[in-house]
Amino acid sequence: MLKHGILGLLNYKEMTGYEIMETFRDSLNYFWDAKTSQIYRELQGLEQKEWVNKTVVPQSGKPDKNIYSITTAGWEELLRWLADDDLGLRVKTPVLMKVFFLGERSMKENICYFESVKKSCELFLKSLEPVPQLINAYGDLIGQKEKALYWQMTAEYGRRSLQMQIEWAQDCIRRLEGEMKL
Amino acid sequence: MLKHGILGLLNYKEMTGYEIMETFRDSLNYFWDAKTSQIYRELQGLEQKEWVNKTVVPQSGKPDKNIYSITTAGWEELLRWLADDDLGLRVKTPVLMKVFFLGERSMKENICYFESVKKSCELFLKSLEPVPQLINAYGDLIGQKEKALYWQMTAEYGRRSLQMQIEWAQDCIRRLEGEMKL
DNA sequence: TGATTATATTCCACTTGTAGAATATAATAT
DNA sequence: ATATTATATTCTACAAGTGGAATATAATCA
Repeated sequence: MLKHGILGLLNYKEMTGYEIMETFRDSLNYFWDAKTSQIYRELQGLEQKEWVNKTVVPQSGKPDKNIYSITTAGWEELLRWLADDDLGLRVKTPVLMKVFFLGERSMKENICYFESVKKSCELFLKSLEPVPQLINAYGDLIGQKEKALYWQMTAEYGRRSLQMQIEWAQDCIRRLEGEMKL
Repeated sequence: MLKHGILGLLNYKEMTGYEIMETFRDSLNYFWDAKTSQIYRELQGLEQKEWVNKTVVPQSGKPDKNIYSITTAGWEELLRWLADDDLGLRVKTPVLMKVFFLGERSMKENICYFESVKKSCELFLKSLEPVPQLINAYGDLIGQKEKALYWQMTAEYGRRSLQMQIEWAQDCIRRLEGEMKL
């Protein structure tokens, strides 16, 4: 997946590993957390597969800059990936691994846990409020309005997902309080 | 995470690697897909850490059975994990990696993609319908009613998550159709 | 002036996850 | 009678992800 994400970014414009890292940090980070070291490793893999080209730009002081650009084969691979049958729906959900085993603790402690989940999601949700505006502004700035449409969809997923988790955590609290009254 | 999931299962009762694999397949599978080979590898790691004990039971025909049981240190580690600060909210969401880059394709193709997402979620959601009943029945059977409470919460998360994705996919389709009319 | 941040990449050790072959026999289904 | 499934584990090779150290300098902030 990360491989194809990098390919997708390089398809927008040529970039260095550093710029790719910044893009992940600033815009894909909330659904995909990519470590710098892995990005550079994947770039080497992409180069071996000849899905990207590397141009070395000498610099004084800083290390030489490696500018990566997508090749025709890379573009074809990107489209193949977008079209393939795997919808990408399978996720690992660490929060559920915990909840499944919460029976070992007291209901009071667990209510506390769900309160934290709720609070944490609420904060995150609040921080997403300005995002749709920012995406549109950025899409306009680089003249890519039709791409902004899809970026908005990922933000909308984030919003709905957080909203769902808040309601779910509330429902879990309600269930626990219901049990405690018995 | 898998380490602690296995620890959690062994805390219910002692089991072989095979039984752990079955339990994952039959009940944690929809939020955590664990390969058999990894379960056995993790069990070796848990044994080295002395969080579990292994008892070898010779068998004729089949390979010897290794029955694992949790130790006191293992139980303490399980509680430490349940109590630690990481709420487990960070997830990688492959579906969004794709959607972020769908701008390379036609809106018609992408409407198709979202229709598949929707259909696939609807099917999955339908298959979860009998789950709450099954969980309660199983909780009663093994006399662990208070644990079933938490298993229900994970199932409820699944239900809400799928419902959310269905509505989101529908919203994406609506957005695309809106753009196409312009 | 001194400390921090930004730029830019490489390297390493480690853990986790993927994918499937290999082994061997009993029980069940067709 | 034959084929498949269930039981039970080991092993290998590889891909992906974690976490941080190391390097080097320019620019910026206090």
